[in-house]
Amino acid sequence: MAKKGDKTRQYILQTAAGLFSRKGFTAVTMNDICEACDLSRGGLYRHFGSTKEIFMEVLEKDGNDAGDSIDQAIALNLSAKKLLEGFFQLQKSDIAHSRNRIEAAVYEFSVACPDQRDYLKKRFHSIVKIFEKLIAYGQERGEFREGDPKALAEHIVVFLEGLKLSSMIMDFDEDQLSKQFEILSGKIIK
Amino acid sequence: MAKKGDKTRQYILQTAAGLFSRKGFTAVTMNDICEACDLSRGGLYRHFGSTKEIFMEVLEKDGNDAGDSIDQAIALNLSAKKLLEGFFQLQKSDIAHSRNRIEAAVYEFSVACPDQRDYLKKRFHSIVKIFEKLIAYGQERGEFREGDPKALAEHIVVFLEGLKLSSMIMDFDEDQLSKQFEILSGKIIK
Amino acid sequence: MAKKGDKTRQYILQTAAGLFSRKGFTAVTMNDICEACDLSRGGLYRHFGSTKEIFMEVLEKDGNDAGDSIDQAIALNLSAKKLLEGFFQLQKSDIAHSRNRIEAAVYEFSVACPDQRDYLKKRFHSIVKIFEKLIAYGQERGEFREGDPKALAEHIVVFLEGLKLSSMIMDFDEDQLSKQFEILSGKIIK
Amino acid sequence: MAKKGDKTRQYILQTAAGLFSRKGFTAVTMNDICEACDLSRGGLYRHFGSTKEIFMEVLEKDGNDAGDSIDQAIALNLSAKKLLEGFFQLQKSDIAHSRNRIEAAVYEFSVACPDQRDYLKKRFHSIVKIFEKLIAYGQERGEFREGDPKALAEHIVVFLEGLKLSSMIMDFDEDQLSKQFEILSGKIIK
DNA sequence: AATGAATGAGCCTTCATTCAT
DNA sequence: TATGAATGAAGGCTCATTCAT
Repeated sequence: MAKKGDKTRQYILQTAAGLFSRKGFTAVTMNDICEACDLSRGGLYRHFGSTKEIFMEVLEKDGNDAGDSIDQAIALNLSAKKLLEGFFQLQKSDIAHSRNRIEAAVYEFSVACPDQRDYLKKRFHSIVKIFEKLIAYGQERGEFREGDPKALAEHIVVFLEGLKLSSMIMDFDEDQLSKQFEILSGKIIK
Repeated sequence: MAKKGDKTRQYILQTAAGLFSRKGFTAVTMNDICEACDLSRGGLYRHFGSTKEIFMEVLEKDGNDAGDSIDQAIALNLSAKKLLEGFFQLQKSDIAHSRNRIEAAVYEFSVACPDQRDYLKKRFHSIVKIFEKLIAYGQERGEFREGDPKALAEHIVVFLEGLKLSSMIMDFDEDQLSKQFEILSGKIIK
Repeated sequence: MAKKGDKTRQYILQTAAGLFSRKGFTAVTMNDICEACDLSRGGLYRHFGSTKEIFMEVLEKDGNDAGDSIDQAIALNLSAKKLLEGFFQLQKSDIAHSRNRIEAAVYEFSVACPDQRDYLKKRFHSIVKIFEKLIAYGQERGEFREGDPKALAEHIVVFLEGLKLSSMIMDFDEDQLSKQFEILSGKIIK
Repeated sequence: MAKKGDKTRQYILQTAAGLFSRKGFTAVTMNDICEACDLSRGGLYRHFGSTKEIFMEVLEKDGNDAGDSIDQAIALNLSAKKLLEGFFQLQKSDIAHSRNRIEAAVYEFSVACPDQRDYLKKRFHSIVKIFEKLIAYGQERGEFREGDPKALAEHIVVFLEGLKLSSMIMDFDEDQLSKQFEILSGKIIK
């Protein structure tokens, strides 16, 4: 039985996620979130004590989405190549349409709340782990080039991070993005 | 003929650069800079009107350093491979020692001051241009693999951006960094 | 016939009394009382509308305890000297063990709610009255020195007030307290 | 050379002292002080960071006044009796005219800022010390009754504390106050 | 050029209080 | 009766910015 407070909570998280994506971490104030949610100050504080708290829950929610699909695909013995290409396609689309732009906020957050860096580190690791698994799987199937799976996974994650952030400034067009993903794929897929 | 005001100005820029690297853009206040420079509010305002102004000059200074050396190297007909590897070595060292960490601040700045995004775009372009020139030069000399020089240059810049930012969270060790640069080099150098 | 609401009411008063003793009047919020009583906001407001209301009831309860015993003692023709010394003994014990420290809160309350000063005045008077009766009784029995009973009663009350308050800062030891009560007794008991 | 800031500082302390006397410690906000001083928030914060800070400086100033005169009087071999009676006269006047009513605030402060209790303890001790010296002096001159000077000094201080606080509620008239001081004197002066 | 006093706006946070359930 | 969500006001604090000196 979902109570009313729970709905408000989810609504706040969702609305705040949008704000963080657009304005980064530091620039978003509790006030901004109040207004965006059409909630009074006290009402917001009923649920969250700080932007830091909200941001961390947003990250949490955000992180829980990926990963599972890879496991499923491996279980179904699907093509690693198609899997990776499909994922890149999604990323390309996100970047081209300025979706999921919370990455920059993460770096701000890491500077603003150094005490939470361990959490971010863990988050980074878990994302790398997912790619590592995929790459090992692709190498087993003979679809991917040889190479240290962990290093390659890190390479992908680091590059995507860079691409997401650069795109905040650069407005890459479809063609540019495609070329970038081609170069990246070239290092992995045979 | 350097006046006293100019010396103060340079001192402010240098001190502020350190602050931005450590605390990001938004978190640095005029007050912080005053204290770090041991200057009164009025004294600082005589030279700069806002953190935005200071940040942009810091970027300006930062950007003017590279580029020239490439031109010189090309003029001297030096090895493109050695040049690129030397540059990567420098970057690796910077990252390993947490130097020049102003990248995250740049993204904050791009969100905080959207009116200056054109400037950042130009800055990005000019950095890409430098690598483009180097890659074309390396391809001419037969040291580098074939491929669209602009896309490859962008790839390098984007990846470096990602690596600098990720390293804020991840504390990569020497070995990890070396592997990453190897993978990157693999697509460029024969 | 005690209803359930009455029990809650008494529990709130008792818990709040402890809070006021420890934190003073102003610093105690309805929230504090809610938490201390493990009650929701709405639940508390059903019983009391403000800390002021609660505080006044606490005072009321606190004041109703003394007095009666004096009347009884006089009726039984007991020794006034023993009565006074016994009372002082109790006070000394309270002070030494930091019990009943609501005095400071009373002064805060008198400033915070000037409209209730009449009530406090009446309370003070009624306490004085008790001592006045005791002193007159002791003088009649020839156990106490001569002197204006009202002034002597006020002296006792004022001094005790001072001692309770000073002890909040001073941590008097048993010996110090004994000496103080001796000096006080010296002016009353023969 | 007294700068402008210094004058403001003194003005704030003086104005705040009045507020604390009238409203106690907790009830006085930085806002109140701003308004009373006709100063902006930022302007006040330029000089003091909290009401706690201001209150402590007020106490400091307040405490520095007494004491010296006693030493001088002793040096001049004046009458201890006259000295004490003169002091009591002053206190009586202060109380009758509701002057120097910062005592209640002190107890609030001791509850609100337990970390500063040591300071208050020291303050109490130093006041006791002054009376101790005076009493010993009076006993030497044969003007005062025998008795432990320290205990008698504490008795005076404790009683005065009680009288000042009680008078906040009771509005003692001249006659009542005189009687109280007579009783107190009776324990000390022959 | 430089100082530091002062302003006013804005954010953070907490509280008393109300209200639908 | 009791719960807990929500409001709005108020206080604490900091900041960019201006200004007299």
